[in-house]
Amino acid sequence: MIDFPDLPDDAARPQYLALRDRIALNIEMGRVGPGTRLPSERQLQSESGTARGTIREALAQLEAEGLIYRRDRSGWYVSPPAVTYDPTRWAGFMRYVREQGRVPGTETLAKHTIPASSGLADIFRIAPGSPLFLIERRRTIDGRPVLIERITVDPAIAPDLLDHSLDCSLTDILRDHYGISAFRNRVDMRPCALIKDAAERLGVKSGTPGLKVTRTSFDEAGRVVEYDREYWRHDAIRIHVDLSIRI
Amino acid sequence: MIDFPDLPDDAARPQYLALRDRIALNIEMGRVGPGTRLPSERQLQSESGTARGTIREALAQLEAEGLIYRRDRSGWYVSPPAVTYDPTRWAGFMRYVREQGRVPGTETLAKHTIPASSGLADIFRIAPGSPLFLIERRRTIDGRPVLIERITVDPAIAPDLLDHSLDCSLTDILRDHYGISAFRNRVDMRPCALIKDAAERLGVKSGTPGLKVTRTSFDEAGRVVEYDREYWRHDAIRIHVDLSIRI
DNA sequence: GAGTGGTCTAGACCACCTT
DNA sequence: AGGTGGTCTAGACCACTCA
Repeated sequence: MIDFPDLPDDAARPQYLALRDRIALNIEMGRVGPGTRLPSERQLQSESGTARGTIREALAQLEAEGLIYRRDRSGWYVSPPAVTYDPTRWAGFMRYVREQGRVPGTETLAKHTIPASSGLADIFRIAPGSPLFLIERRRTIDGRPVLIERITVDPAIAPDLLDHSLDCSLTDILRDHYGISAFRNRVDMRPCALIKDAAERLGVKSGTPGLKVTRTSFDEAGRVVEYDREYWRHDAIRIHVDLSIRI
Repeated sequence: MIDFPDLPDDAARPQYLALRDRIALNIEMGRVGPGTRLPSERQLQSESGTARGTIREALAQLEAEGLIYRRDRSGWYVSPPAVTYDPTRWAGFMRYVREQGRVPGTETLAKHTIPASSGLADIFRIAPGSPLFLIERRRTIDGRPVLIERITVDPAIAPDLLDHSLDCSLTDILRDHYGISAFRNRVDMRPCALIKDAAERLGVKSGTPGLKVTRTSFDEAGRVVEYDREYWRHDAIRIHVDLSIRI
């Protein structure tokens, strides 16, 4: 399994970083592939002779780097590669994940009709308290949950939307059943921590670093078609944008 | 003595998350502003009666969320707001930070001429071993270091570049002295951990979450003008992109 | 039921920042 | 010089997963 080569160790270097390096090396050299389980913390403890807290510090480090991830009370695993998301392309999740040779999945966790909060009312330019559809979904890549999203749609634009099966591309449903497609997209991304609901539903420990992506889609008339807040595992996504000066 | 039975929810909630909530509340309610120092760990320890490890777990959580940050062996501080970076706009760091009412700063840490590695040679489409300029800079907002960058430039395009003072906008130098400006930009972003050099130079603990931004600028002829790797503090940046269908 | 990670305690010593 | 966070130890019990 994991091999512990002797590295030129600086006496000044904390033990947990030395351990990190040893494990990282095993992963980077391809000795252990994505999905492989690491030895248990107590096993590493007895192999390396350090306290469990120190082991956990090293593992947390590798997790922050995206090299490994944990499955609650199951173990630590080598991370699969991230998918690339390009906000300038208009492909939905299902499509761009598939294009990258991975298997996308979608689960609808909940769908409600809610009264618009003042914030949402502002975004949709409707009166506060007006009804809005709220859809919560979990999306997976190769079976591993990678993001939780909360989509808000104005019922005035897509009546009876909640009657459709939402376990597939919402973009497709809006286009095929309602003739709606996005003309303008506003995307906001920022590093965050996954906490509370999002952490629980992704099966990660609260406080795991993540990426919050907020998308607002407008149609040609400037109406908000879809307002989407996505909470990504930080190790599952990378963003790529290619831009030329507009002629 | 009145005993309050633990509600199921409270019982399930770890102490460190409860402490997190108390501190977070103070920050969100604006009782403590950006830059304020929190009480020391040992002070929090005696106030709350929990072990120091538990206190540190709560603080690490808040750090991951970007609400607080640490200054090595000095203390924990409330984070200032993040700046917004828009890759579709062509403004340099100095400009967009200033536009957001903050004070940008740049320090040149090192400048070298290096032989192109095979990776860099590929990017610049030059022979491996050809000379390249490598510039390392640290950039600050309101005096706080927020990113480290490693810029690579082909000397063939900008001879004697290293003789200029690089403590300002490189974009400006390239335009004003060499008549070079970017025509196409390729931007890649992904969550990462700040380790080794980058962590040290930003003064953060190794393993702090960060954002790696890679920018490749091309001129009209398709030549690579600038290849830039930026390592950001995760709590200092957010990305905003606004896109319309190209007509 | 055995093993896993999750949480927590109560210490200790160190390097470094601050004054 | 005193206080701070950084690192580390050696335990403990729990909730949960997995076979």
